[in-house]
Amino acid sequence: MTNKEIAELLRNVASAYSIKNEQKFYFQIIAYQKAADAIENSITEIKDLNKENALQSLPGVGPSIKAHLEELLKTGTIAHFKWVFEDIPSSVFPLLKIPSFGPKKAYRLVKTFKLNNPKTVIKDLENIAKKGKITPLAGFGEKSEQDIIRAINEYELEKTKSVRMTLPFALELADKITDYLKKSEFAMQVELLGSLRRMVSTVGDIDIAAASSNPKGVIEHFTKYPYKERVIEKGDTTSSILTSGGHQVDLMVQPPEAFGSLLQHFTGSKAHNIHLREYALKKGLSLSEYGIKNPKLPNKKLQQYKTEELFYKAIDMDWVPPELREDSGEIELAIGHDLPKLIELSDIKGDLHIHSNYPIEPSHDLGRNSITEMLDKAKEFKYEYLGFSEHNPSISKHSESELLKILLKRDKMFEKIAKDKKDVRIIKLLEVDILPTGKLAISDKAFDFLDGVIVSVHSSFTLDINKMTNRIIQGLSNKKAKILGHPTGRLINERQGYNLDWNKIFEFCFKNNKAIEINSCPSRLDLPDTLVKKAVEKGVKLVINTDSHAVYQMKNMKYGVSVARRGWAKKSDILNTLPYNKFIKWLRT
DNA sequence: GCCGTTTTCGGCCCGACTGTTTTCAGTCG
Repeated sequence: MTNKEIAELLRNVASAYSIKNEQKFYFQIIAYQKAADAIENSITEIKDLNKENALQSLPGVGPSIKAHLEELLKTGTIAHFKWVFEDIPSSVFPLLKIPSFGPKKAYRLVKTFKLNNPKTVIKDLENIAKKGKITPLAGFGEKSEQDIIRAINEYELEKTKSVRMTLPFALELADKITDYLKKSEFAMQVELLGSLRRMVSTVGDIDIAAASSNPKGVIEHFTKYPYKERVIEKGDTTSSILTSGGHQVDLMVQPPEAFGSLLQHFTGSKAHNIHLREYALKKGLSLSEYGIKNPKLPNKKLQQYKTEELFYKAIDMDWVPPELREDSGEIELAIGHDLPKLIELSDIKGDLHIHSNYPIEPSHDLGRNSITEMLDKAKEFKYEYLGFSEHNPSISKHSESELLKILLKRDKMFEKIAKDKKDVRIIKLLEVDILPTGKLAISDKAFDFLDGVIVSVHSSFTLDINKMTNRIIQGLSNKKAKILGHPTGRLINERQGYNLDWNKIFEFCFKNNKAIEINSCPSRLDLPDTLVKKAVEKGVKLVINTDSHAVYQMKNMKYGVSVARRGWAKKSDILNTLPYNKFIKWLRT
């Protein structure tokens, strides 16, 4: 079973508990949901964690759920869950995937209309609603019947809960909407929050906060956004719309004197906020988007905060960079005033993964812009150096001597260009395939023309974990192989990464002075943030590259830097923050 | 069911909005 499937199973357990008796099982429900979140977000497969006896390293997995998971992996089923699910028709669960359907509503409808076929339950319910049979039920009405029909319709058309957006896509959409919001005469300040502000690799909803002394005015304007499918909700301080592209946008509005509290609340993450509020509660303080209350004081007066810094300060904490707000230790460090100083975009001194259009006759794709054009862009970014790392010339189409000739020719081209372009130093690299056997796709002689190589996997993605790990370690073992490119091979929303034993890889890189790439391409963001954090903890060095195949992609560096920040990386963890002399020294040793 | 710099027992974030009601249940973030 995949992590996603296991997470769904645990969420179904939580739903089953709330159908059975929400009061009685209140905290079990929360516990199962929390464990489901942790498992869904885990980069390591549950079966691999179990092999390492590390299931309880996941936050929210304690002795009981651990035992259940072990049973599941061993026998394929969990006896306790059979009891949990008894009396609950399995046709309840498909309905839970539809927005606005919770366990109570789904169960009630399934039971009332005896909808016992999980494969057809959604269609069956739609037909029942269309016949007007839901309106007469106690607690339902005509409006809720229409809402059910629409919710099913949107779900079937995949208008909602569809794939998560990549960062640039989400940013572009969010910018459109914030530009529109700023046109409201009542909006004094507009900010992007939620997962977009935390720079999570994919974004589900767009969250926006506005400061205004007339919240209703801003919300009125928001709900008139021209490119919307419909208004989902509209209240006094919050509102949600569905864009015509099927993406949900949530808006929250507070007066400027409480804007800091709102920024904090709406940036999340949920786990960060819950932990923060539990911590504050122990100090007798109650936190919300409105500010901070002390319920024990007789007047219970609410203290408001204009800025986030003041809000955190009020509970004796340092301001926490949004990228860290995932409840992975940042709260404890902020209390102890010991948060790391994270790397910033301006620390980057060069980009090492650049594909120019130089005709190197590669096995994979060539870049679209010339060496000169890419150097000009690098100068604009004030880089000291740029590493050209086209794919290796294809080995099936070239003999060794032909390959060497091609590299020699590129070398001469570099020299010629370098005479004119002195602002940015050229670093001579290649991106070389690690073949399934672990061998590199160029011969040792070719290395004489190179300062170093990035090695990457571009084929046979489905080798088992041991073979793949050994393949990569062997590929990295060559003296000139200094950087492991897009290390998990994942393509967001398209392809999972290959299975690797990260402990072994990190250990090898640390011992042998190899660096791992954080690839800034928005559909890769690879190494992923959670693995960056582990690499940093183990002292493994990283480089942040864009893997640009065109000049315009070179600006993607900011996404890679965000991944590094989400992985708690400091400037000293990232090698391409080094000045040229120090970097080239590392590369050549 | 999980968890611990007040705890291995006794806590567990805090709120908005909708539709159905006449004070609340359900869903969501």
